Amino acid sequence: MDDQAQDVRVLVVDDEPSIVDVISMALRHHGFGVAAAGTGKEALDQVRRWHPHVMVLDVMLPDMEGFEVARRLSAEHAEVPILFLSARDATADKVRGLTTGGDDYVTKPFSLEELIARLRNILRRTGGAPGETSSRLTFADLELDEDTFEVSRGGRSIELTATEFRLLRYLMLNPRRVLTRGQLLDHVWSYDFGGDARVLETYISYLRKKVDADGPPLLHTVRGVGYSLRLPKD
Amino acid sequence: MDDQAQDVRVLVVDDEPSIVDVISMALRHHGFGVAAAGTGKEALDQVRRWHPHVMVLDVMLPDMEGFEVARRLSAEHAEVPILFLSARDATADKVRGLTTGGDDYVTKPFSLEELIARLRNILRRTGGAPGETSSRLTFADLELDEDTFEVSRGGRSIELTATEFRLLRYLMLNPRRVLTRGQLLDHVWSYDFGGDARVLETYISYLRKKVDADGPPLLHTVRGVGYSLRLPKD
DNA sequence: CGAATTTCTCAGGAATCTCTCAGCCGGACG
DNA sequence: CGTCCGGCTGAGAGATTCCTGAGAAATTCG
Repeated sequence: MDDQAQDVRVLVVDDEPSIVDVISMALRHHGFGVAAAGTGKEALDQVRRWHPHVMVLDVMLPDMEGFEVARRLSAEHAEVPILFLSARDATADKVRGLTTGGDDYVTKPFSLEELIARLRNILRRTGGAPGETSSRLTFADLELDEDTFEVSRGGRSIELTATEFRLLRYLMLNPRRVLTRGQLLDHVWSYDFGGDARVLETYISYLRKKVDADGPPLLHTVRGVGYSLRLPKD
Repeated sequence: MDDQAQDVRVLVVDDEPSIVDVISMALRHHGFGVAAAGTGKEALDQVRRWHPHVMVLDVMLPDMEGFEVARRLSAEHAEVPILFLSARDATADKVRGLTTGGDDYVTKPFSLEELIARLRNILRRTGGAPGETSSRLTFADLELDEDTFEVSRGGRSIELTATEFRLLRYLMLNPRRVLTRGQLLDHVWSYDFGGDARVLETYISYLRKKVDADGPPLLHTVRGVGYSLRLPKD
């Protein structure tokens, strides 16, 4: 659990309970304080009562558009940075146009790691998060920057694709810990990923070729369980 | 001899053998387990292999500064609290600035009582009595980490397969208690396991070879009933 | 739209683990 | 003291898990 997330309040707004559940669970697990709302009206009430530091807001709500929620909050000077959730279609462009200031958006379906990473970015930018604000992860001589998407080992730059990056980031957020196949699939792939779980092995293989090409191997298989990022035990 | 020091591993690092000797002797006399290193490189190797609970580290080493050792360990997330030894001069201030978290320092020349008192402080602060809030199970000098799946006895790492790990974990969750064959089969194997119950004996045998290889046996047979994890009588 | 890149599926083969089996050992008990 | 019985352990077959290359499908970007 991240210490830096302690006492940060996040309001999750979506009319689909399953989405709210999966996001809330993940955020709680990362140490955020979470509340939920299913409609625009509820969301406005919650903001007024609870003063969240940041909001995860679906663009499509039963009673009003997400933008309308944002507009009304702005009108009453209750500035809450917002991470919009939008379907992957034309509205994506719309969102892009409408997000200003500290806001950001992700398109459904998204991976939980993606969502949390963007949430962190927002908090970092708006200074909403108390404590640490670095965007760089390091383990041994491996470095990963969440802002610039740069990855390097021992100073030499490494080019990763988006999925490779998410996978490595999740591993670096949990150094030494053994992450199960299920955890990796849930966090790195979209929450509704239903395909062949062997993708994971393929991507581990890709990462190994790029990250463990030289230097001692950092990506280790724990047979029957999952994978872990750690130094070799000689 | 202090009981609380039992099974606590201290790594002493200094390039002057006489200093190492006098400290090691004192610590052993107080019941600590002690290993020594004379260079920064040796120290790093020892930490990786032996996983000490705390380190006594001279600031001036032939190959690198003590801080460099600390920095590298931090980079690989091998968090070991450190008691720095420094000469009584300007470096004292430097040390004060650089010690963070659970670390502390004493200036040479120091009294052994002083050193041991500060060592105790560190252990108390860091919950050095192994395993307070963590995912680690310990019994005697045996340690098992449920997050990293690492197992070690007396600091030496042990490699277990998935089934061996589950079996040992269940035993360590119920130390000293005699667990029946039925309980073990139900908890470690799938509840509907229908095969030959003699698998259990096979796996106990595997575990004994790995866990009880050296050191007094911890895995005991209770004839006609089951098995228990305990120290040998007498 | 077409090309390049990325993501995912699939299958062969290697490595390792799990479980069975059989012979042996050593304590329990008459 | 001899026999019986539960437990120990080495060997090995079968099953599982994992790795990797190749290519199909999807996505991105010009």
